Amino acid sequence: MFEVFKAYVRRQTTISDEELAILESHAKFKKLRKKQYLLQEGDVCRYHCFIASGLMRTYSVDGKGNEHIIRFATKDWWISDRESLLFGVPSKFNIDAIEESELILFDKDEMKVAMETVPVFGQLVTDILNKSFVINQNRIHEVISSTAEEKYQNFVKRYPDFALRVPQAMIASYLGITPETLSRLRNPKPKK
Amino acid sequence: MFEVFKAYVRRQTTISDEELAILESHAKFKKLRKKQYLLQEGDVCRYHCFIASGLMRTYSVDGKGNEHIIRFATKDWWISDRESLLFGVPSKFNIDAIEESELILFDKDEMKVAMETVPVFGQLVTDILNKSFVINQNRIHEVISSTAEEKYQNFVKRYPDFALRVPQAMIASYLGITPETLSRLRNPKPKK
DNA sequence: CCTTTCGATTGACATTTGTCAATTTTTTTC
DNA sequence: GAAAAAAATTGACAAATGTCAATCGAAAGG
Repeated sequence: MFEVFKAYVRRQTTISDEELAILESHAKFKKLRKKQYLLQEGDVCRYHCFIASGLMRTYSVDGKGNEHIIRFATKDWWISDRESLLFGVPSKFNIDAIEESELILFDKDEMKVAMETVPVFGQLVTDILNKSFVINQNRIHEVISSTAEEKYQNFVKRYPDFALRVPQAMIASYLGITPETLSRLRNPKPKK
Repeated sequence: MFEVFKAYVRRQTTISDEELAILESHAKFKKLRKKQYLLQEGDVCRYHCFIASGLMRTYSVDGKGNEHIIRFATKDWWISDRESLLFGVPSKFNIDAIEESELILFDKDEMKVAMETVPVFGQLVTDILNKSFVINQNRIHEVISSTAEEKYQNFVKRYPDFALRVPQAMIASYLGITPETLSRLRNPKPKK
């Protein structure tokens, strides 16, 4: 399973086998069945998690029991609750597996060590953070400036893979609309 | 003006006068009158900008001429278009001064040098990035899960200062609602 | 001090989106 | 392959938000 991670790092940067071995020495492995939690609301997040295979989501549950998905993540992506991880506070979110998934976990402190002992890896992680920031910024822009239909179109364009693998109700949740509204967008009334 | 920056850095970290002098050697200074641009759509962003005083905003203008404000920023905050800065692409956004402002600019490349020669500063900047990520994540969560009224209440609670200094129409734009809707939230119909 | 401008409010109405319940369709399980 | 469960669709209606135009009020400039 670590091979996926190796290939990922090699694709992004120039790294020696020795350095990869160092990273591996800090890694833990985990498999999750469908619907199993990686993190539950109230827990403190301790790991940076790399997804070797599968499909995950991060979401909250509000007072009325409605789920709000803030993120999907799949192979070669990282997932965690950065707020909880960074500040050691209980998480507001749940993270669970939409599909059976294989994960590589790096403990917070070990991650720090790994980033310092293998600088190219440290740089890679910082680059990811920068890119994630930009992605979030763009999502904020979209969500305050687009109609429900535009949001859906953009989602399909940006994440065609998710559009196929994720149940519609979850996509609606991610977009901040109801499943019914999404269904109606997709099946417009018989054209006049 | 650099004194504001010094105080800011000293508050967040332990740094010597020599190191601060190094940072100063990389800094440029800029004053903006009300409504002046720091960055215009289509430009490539070249600077990390620290706000020594004043109030700025980042926004886009859509096809219908509507403005969408993605961020306000004031004293002791950083502002730039990270996407443009990072990837050297033309910016989708405008940045301008809501109030007369004083800025300290760090050229992209010089910033890199500064972060490397003064590691505590590098760490500070990375910490800011992490926090910004978390703030954006929380904003995404809020915007997909809250009503217009809740968004406004949260805005006032989180940024009481902005709520006073920024024209209402701009707050509405930031929240992704129309000025009329915001006005109605604030002035509910005669009770009952 | 007067006039002009900009921001905020309000009304009337249109449009979008949500809610709830009932089906229908698809997927899963045995 | 039949039964059960989950997901998606649809209808009728309600609530939230947007649009456009008019008005009001404050403050900015001469």
